[in-house]
This record gives sequence, structure tokens and C-alpha cells, in this order.
Amino acid sequence: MALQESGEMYLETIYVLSQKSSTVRAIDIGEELGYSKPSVSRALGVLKDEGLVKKDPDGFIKLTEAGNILAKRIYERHTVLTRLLVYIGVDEETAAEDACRIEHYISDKTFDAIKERIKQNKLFP
Amino acid sequence: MALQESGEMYLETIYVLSQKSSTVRAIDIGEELGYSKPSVSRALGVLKDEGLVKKDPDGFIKLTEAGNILAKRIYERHTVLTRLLVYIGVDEETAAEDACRIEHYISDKTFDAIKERIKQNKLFP
DNA sequence: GGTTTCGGTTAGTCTTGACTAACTTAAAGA
DNA sequence: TCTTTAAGTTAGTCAAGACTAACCGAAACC
Repeated sequence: MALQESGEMYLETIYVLSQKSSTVRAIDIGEELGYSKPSVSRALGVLKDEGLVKKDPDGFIKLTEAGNILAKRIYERHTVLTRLLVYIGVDEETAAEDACRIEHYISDKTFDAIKERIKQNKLFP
Repeated sequence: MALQESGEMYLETIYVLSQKSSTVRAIDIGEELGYSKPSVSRALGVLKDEGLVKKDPDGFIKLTEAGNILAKRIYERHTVLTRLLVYIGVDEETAAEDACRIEHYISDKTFDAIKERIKQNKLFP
């Protein structure tokens, strides 16, 4: 069963936090997303059942390999979409906000087309 | 309170159906969206309470002035986004599908930027 | 060493927005 | 005319995904 926007946001957040620190806790995710502790706890339980997230021996939250693949995919959408929007004239902040919502709803085909366009135009090195 | 994706889809559908026929019924909306009769009935009740939809004396469904403004706004997003995606190389069908989801999530700022780009026909160099 | 604080979980609630089942009413047809 | 069908509504259910309240356990602190 495909992930919803909510689940994707959790994965992406864990992915981003993991870049900054190797010790990601539920509370950090909650602060980042603006959700309460129980909300995060439940969501992580679901993601764990789906094999996308795990806890390491010290209790810190990690992405599984499958989770990492998905998270990277979503994060790439985020960055590419943000850059696209900035390119067409949207301010950074709005671009990031919109990308954050759109990223969950575009198809692979559309995303590939955007990437292809960007590559052809050598927009980004 | 701002409309959710669901409410926007109903308005847009009523708007589109109204272009083809002046007698739009709940059942037509349900068929178009693939929803059951009760789902449509409930949703229309909510939209009626919000002053976006009404029934004409013969029982047919109409948009109020406020509803029409919103519906047009959403439909414009739909068409513009579809064109944008087709322009960058996505096939018609996928473009329409993706536009249908994205249209509910982009900000005015981003939409205006896209329109501006399309108008100047310099979306991409 | 007892208490407070922090992180996490469990349990229960709420809203949104879909569903089925069952009823009503009006139109259509044998 | 009587019956069937089509459209709409009401009532009740379900899942997702947020919330608060309340509890647990470990670490920190006086």
C-alpha cells in the first residue's frame, strides 16, 4: 500500500534530520513537523510495521534501507521542485512551502519530465 | 475556513458539468467523481451550508456567486497546470491527472508566477 | 535518596471524507 | 393504475491522522 502524504513527510523529516545528526529522536521529528509526541509515536509505529523505520540499539530512530530509498526519492522531489519554482520566479520561502506539498502528488512521469527539462537547459550544474 | 481538496473537487466538477448542461444533478457529480450518492449528498450539504452551492427551483444544482468564483479559480489552475506539464513534455493524460491533484496545493504566488511565465512564453529559455 | 524533568507510549477523542444499508419520493412503463 | 426504477436523503460505519490526558521509566538535580 502506497504511503500517504503524512507518512512521506515523516520519512523525509527523518532523512533530513539524519543528515544533521546521527541521533534522531521522536521528539526531534515532532518539533520539526510541529506535531505532538503521541502523534509521532503512533506514526513511527505504523512506519515500523511497514518496514520503513527502525530503532537502533540505543533507541535512536533510523530509516531502513527501504525507508531510505523512499525518503531520498521524496527529498529529491522536494529539492528539484523548489529549484524549479525559484527558477520560474517564486521566492525561496514560498517555493519551499509549495514544493513540500506538491512533492507528494506528482507522478514519476511528471517528475522525470521536470528533471529532463532542467538537465537539457543546464539550469543547474 | 478554507476549502479542502475534496470540496474544491466538487466545486470544480459542478463548474465543468454546468458548462455542458444547465441541469446538473447530484448523481451526475457522483458519476463524474466516482463517488456514491450519499457521499455526494453529504458533501453538497456542507457546500450549501458554506454558501457555495444551491438548488434552483427545479432541484438542479447550481454554484452560488461565491462558489462560482472559487470554482473558476480552481479550474483555471487545472487548465494552466495541465498546459505547463504538457509543455515540459508530459503526456496529456498524465498531465491532467497530476494537475488535478496539484491544483489544490499550490499557492497564489506560485500560480501567478506560472501564469506570468506562460504569458511571456518564456517558461524555459 | 527523593523529586523533577524529559522522552516515549497508551488510551481515548475529534474531524474529514469516503462507504453501505435502508428509506422516501417522484417519474416511467406495463 | 399499479409497479418498478431512478434520484436523493438519513443513519451508521470506517480509516487516516491529528489531538489531549495520563502514565512509565530513566536521567538529572537538589
